[in-house]
Amino acid sequence: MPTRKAHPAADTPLAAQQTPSGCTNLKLKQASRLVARHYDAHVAPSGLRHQQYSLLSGVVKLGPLRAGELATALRLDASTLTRNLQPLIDKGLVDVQVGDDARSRVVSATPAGTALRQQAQKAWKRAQVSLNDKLGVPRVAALHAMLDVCLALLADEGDSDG
Amino acid sequence: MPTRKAHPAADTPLAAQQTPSGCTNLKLKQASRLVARHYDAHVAPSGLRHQQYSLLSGVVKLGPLRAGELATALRLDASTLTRNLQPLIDKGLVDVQVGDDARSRVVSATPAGTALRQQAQKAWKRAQVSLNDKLGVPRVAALHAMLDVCLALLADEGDSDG
DNA sequence: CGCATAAAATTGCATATGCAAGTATTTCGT
DNA sequence: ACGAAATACTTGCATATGCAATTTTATGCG
Repeated sequence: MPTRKAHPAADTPLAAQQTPSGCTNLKLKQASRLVARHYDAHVAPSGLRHQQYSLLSGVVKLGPLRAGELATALRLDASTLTRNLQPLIDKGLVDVQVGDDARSRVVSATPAGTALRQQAQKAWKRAQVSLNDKLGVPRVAALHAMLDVCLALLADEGDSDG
Repeated sequence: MPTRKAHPAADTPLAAQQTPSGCTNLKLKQASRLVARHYDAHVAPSGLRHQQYSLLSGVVKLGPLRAGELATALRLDASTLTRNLQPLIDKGLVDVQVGDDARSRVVSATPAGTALRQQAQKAWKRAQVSLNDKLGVPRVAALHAMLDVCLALLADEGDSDG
């Protein structure tokens, strides 16, 4: 028997009892692909791809910080982050330096990076508004809320032990 | 006056006033990555990755069909499908043949493919149940419903232009 | 029939993604 | 201080993803 820690359907009103049909993973991936293409169509003119824009934004917003922290914040594998940073470094948008601890790396945005991000942000905004329009603001709001909760609940995927 | 726009405070029912904050793309990608890892952890023993399982399932379920149709059904770019099939072909799980129209390719599952899919499906089921447990069945059901609607609404992403 | 066009898939190119293993450093125990 | 263990990234390997350009066939037109 599973230890029902994440308060499943214990005290749920009978209304929502049905076992979900279909594959959550498949639905998420499909939606993610579609939405990513939508954003790419808007952000491309800035020379960035959707993931690059996300990453650059993360670096700008979270300020200079260690690679590991950034990876955790963005829920990316550390090795993925290492490589995803490369295109941004090549374009001169971010800058990676050795930190106090010589093992660590500190990531920060260059002036050019901050500037381009501000530019690209306008394109992002148009993409988001356009998506809101296609899906309807209430639905997008609900989706965001749902995803935020899911992200929080899944945060400790491997930590349970110990 | 524009018929309806995604503008707050205009004449929207007060309930759903908030403009969604944050980036839908980012949230979806993060959730997708997390969930994908979760499924991979369960499905890996079968020798398949989550996407391979999805693809194999699609081929098994949708029967022999043309590559283009499969790509559309799975919302994958045709070129991506071509390449994603390769690992499954290498493993002898699917089979691609020339169709009536010599330009087209017909994809079908081999007996080994059908068999492995049935095996892997058990692992998938455990992954899904485990996820249901982590997130709560009602939430997963709601998420599915939401994603289904979004997928439907985004289906015609590039067709709109006149 | 012979060519221009359309349709279906594949290839080139660039990036994204993560697990396992490897490298460089720091910290801890004695 | 010395070596074992823990940390913080990086690399090797395999796959995933999509746009643009190509290749291969099929169709339409004169």
